[in-house]
Amino acid sequence: MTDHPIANTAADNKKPLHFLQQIIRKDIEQGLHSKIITRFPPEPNGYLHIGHAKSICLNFGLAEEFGGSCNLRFDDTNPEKENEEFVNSIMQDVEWLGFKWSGAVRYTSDYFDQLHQWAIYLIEQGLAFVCDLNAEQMREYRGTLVESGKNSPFRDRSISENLALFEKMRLGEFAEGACSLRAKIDMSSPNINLRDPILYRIKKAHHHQTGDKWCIYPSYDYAHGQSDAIEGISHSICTLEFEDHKPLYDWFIQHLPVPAVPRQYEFARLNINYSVTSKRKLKQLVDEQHVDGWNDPRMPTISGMRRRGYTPAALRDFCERIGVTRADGIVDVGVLEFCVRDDLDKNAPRAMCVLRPLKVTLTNYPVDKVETLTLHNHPNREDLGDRTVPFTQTLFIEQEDFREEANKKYKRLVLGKRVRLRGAYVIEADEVVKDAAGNIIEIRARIIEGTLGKDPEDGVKPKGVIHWVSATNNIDCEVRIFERLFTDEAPDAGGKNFLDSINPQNLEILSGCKAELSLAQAQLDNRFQFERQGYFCLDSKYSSAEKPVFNRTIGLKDSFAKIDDQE
RNA sequence: AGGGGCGUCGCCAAGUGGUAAGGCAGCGGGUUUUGAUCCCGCCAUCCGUAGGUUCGAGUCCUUCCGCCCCUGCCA
Repeated sequence: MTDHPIANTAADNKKPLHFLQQIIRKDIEQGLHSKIITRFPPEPNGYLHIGHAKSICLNFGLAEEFGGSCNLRFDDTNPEKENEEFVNSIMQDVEWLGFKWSGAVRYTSDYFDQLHQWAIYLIEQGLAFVCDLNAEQMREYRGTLVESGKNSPFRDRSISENLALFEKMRLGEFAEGACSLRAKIDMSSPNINLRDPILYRIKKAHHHQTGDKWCIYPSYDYAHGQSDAIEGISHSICTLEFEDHKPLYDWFIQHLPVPAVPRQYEFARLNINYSVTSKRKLKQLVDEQHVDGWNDPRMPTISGMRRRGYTPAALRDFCERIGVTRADGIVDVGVLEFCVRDDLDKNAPRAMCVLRPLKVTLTNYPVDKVETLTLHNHPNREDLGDRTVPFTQTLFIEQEDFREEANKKYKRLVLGKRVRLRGAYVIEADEVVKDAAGNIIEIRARIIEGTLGKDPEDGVKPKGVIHWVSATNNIDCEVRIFERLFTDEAPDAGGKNFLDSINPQNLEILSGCKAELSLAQAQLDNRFQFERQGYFCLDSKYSSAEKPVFNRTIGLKDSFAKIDDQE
């Protein structure tokens, strides 16, 4: 946290300030706030996803930049949809992203007493009434987008009658849906949110925080602004769809004796192509078992990305790069992938693992010899140290790294040609062994003497470098390759059913993969680059000491794939 | 009797009347014991459209077009 009140993170980076940073800077310069307070206010009715990450980075990031603080507040006004599991996962996700909320975790339900008192105050002011219209009738009275609504026949009940009725509501004397408490604003307003909105409804539901204390619960509109005011929130940041709610937000603040005047600002929510970011759809993917739970590595949830191996730093960088505006858009998932690769390339130690093994026998290498080679863990970070890798007569290389014949673009092992084994010798392929069906099952090759750390003395340099693993000293493992969950760039656009574009090949499970010995020490939170393959981490659900399971977080950028396609 | 927003390169995005930043993607080249990384270069005479104001407009005014949100006792 900076000790200077004015943003300097952004200024120091010479990054232009987005509109919220500009608003806050101005507010501070004009002395409107000595300290800003923001809040991240999720409803605990599902797991957080990449879109929430944007909101988290924004709210916590703004607080950090301007020397303020940010609260975590669960907007728990609808007990029917919420539970403690979601509360816990959300706290874990926020912490994992690297943010620390100010003080204790808050709940809108912490303010139910105060909210209730203010509701009584509104009734006393003649600004709220108990309405007996049922849901269907209320819809009729509300009017439409182009037609004015009309007053409820219960709108003119006396203050004392309203007070008595509201108390009966609270005491549980009415059935759910029998009546509700409404604000008395304007049934002819062009803004439907102002057409006598509901403040309290009856829900005889057990609440995960307040138990059975209440059977009436405040609506989002009635609770949100007042909760902001109670917490002294200076800038209440939400997404664009709440813009029409702002006049109502302000109406409550204006008519209630609140301790502070928070201001609401809206920004465009995040959309990413080849993905869906709606809680309803993510829940459907889980419920219908298209994926293996909320934290499935293919899910755009924070817990899914964590399990897949994405890093908090990469996610924060992503949120920084996409910017904050009021313009709707769809960010290319490639930007996210770039951020993940960028962070992992800089920080992940390297290792070797052969996904689809092809046996290579070195005919001029002793059968029982085990040479211990030392390899750097990172090509340009000495601080990551070295490791040893055993080199033996029989090895595994990648099936796709050998061809009997190939054009000059192919830089791997070709029959009669040379290739460099990463960190080891240059070898030359002499012979191909095939099974009865004609499949290549073994390569017989030779090491070129004196090529450990040196080029061949005869001047015939190999065109490429491939990874390898000893066939006798390795660990067997499973590797999971994830592809895009959807084949359609916009799975839920228009009238499309997003389930129709689920990628049938979104998961490939490879068994019998051979990893270098050092990987036996891998821990759950370690991330590796398997050279020439991509970035990997152990799967928190399926991996065990007996049977390691690696998730491919993301592949390396592959410009050869394009060239190869053209051939 | 509708209201509220938004439109700058394929994608994201600066720009706040003085002559179009940056990132991703892409394309060319260099380095490289990862076809990775890294480095260098290229990539909008034009800002949804048509007018207008001005010495000067992406920025101001008007017109039209397109897209998003709002008719839950969800948030």
